[in-house]
Amino acid sequence: MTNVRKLNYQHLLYFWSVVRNGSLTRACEELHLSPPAISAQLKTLEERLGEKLLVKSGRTLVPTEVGRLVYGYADEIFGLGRDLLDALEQRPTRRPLRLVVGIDDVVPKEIVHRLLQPALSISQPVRLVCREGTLERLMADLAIHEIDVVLSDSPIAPSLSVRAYNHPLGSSKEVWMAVPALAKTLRKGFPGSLNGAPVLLPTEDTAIRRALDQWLDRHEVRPVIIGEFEDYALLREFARAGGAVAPVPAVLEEQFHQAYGLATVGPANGVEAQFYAISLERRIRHPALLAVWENARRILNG
DNA sequence: TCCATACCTACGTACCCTAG
DNA sequence: CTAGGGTACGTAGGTATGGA
Repeated sequence: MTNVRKLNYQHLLYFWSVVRNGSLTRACEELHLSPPAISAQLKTLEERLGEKLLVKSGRTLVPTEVGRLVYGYADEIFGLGRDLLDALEQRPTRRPLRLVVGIDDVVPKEIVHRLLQPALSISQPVRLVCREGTLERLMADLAIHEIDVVLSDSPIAPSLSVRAYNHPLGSSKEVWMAVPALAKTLRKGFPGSLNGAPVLLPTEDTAIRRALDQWLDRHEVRPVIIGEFEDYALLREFARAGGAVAPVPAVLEEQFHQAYGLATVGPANGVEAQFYAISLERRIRHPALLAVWENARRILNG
């Protein structure tokens, strides 16, 4: 067996401590060792793995991309170690179950909140970590195990190099909403009334935008697009400010009326927003994610 | 102030030699 | 053959020092 295959867990512990503490000096305090002792061990670990794990950023050390991957594993390994000690002392484990969720910007945060809430209500403690971004960025993080699952409005394309699985959570029909005064003027003659009306839409690279465009074409409606948004939260804020109509998943219709004072113009018949959980696992096994999955079937049109 | 490098010591292990 | 001692080597830790 070569040196590369022999993992020195002491080296890994030092590396883990440096990343967790954010500096070599603080890791020294925690481990009661001198800086060169740790520095040398880190160098040995990098040589053994054949990868650069830390780089200097200003005065401190920060993990490289590979370093973040290694840190993720180390965190699991030493987290389990803590659990082992807790188990020996017959205490409940202190470490909560960790669920890292990547959230596609285009998915309304209100839906994300409703979908994820049950994850925090399962029998064991859960620490939910949410990261937002574009689907491409989130898939890259998923590929290196930085996140457990991605919530998106579109399934992962088969052409993508990441081998991941789409788990359909369900769908919601779309409605058009606006501030009450604008909604009232557009209700008559809908959907033809949207001709020339100001609308806010998700950007063209999203599945829901493509479905809405097709719906507008089908009804031969030509609204004036005054804003396109990658982030649905921003789209919603512009809708609240008045002056334009916005597509809203019907599952949020009542909430948008109560919380944001928006009124319904009419339904975008046939347009359904799809929601997917994308993970590297063929079958969902994470207990918190299973709770999310079951909840999604209740609140969405599974 | 933080980290890397050079050079040192301490310790454990593997291996060899030798006496009983 | 076995037990005990010597030697070589690798690993892990230290101090001193210098660069960024």
